[in-house]
Amino acid sequence: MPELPEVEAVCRKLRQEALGQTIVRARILRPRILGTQSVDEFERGVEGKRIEAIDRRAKHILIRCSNDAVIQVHLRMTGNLFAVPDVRFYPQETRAHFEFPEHRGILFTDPRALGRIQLHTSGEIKALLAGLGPEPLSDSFTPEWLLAAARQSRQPAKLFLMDQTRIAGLGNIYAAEALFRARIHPRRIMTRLTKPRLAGLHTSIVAVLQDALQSACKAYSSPGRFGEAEDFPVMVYDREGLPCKSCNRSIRRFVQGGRSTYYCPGCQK
DNA sequence: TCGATCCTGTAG
DNA sequence: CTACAGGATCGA
Repeated sequence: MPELPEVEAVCRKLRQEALGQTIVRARILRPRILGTQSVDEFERGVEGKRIEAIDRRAKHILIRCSNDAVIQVHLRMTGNLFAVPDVRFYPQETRAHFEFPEHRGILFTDPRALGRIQLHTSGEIKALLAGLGPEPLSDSFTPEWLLAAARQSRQPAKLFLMDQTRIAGLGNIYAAEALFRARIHPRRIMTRLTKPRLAGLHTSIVAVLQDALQSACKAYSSPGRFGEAEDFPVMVYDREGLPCKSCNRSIRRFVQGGRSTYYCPGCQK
């Protein structure tokens, strides 16, 4: 699921249910999600901690606990993190769970198990995330900043947008959608974009993420289904061969940095 | 800058 | 069966 808007929605939901709770037990069901950290150490390190804050940085979820313990969660492609009334009943794709009193708690589910959970101190987290670019929905992301960054990058626009050290939190879908709104071809080299085009790109990035955040939050709070930004108006992503909603030309797909890129040959030159 | 890799599920 | 998946990292 996760790009910035979905991860942000997960965090907001989680805050309502988990803030102030004490983790009485933690269980890692798939050791690999910890990377090199040991299951015993992780579980012992988390047990008894109280959840004091839940932050997001790029696509990382940071569960800040008492005693300077921070649980860092990355959902990667198919991960999800959510509160449940009873952690004893969990679906088979569950990779970890955190139990509060009365059996309430949090599940980490991830069918592909590509997601990661790590336990760190706040200082370690700071160092680990130091290389990330600015948050695109924060004040630090300005048109001037984008201009400066673009002038020193020969990356194609799509790869630039997905580069977490440039801008934090965009992924394959919203990078493509932002470029469509800005009418920029995904292969365009950043240094070759004019100042007004970059101003437009800045606006498009913010608009796409805000729209997506809206629908992600809506999808998340609505009873029943959980997760997808279903009412987000996708213009190009996964629409190869379908007519552009704006100019009617056929949407194209090609591979860029090992990922599918979709664009409209009519709207994006 | 490409390709392989980590995993599992689903669509064709 | 193969291709591909909203991510990130590693080595050639």
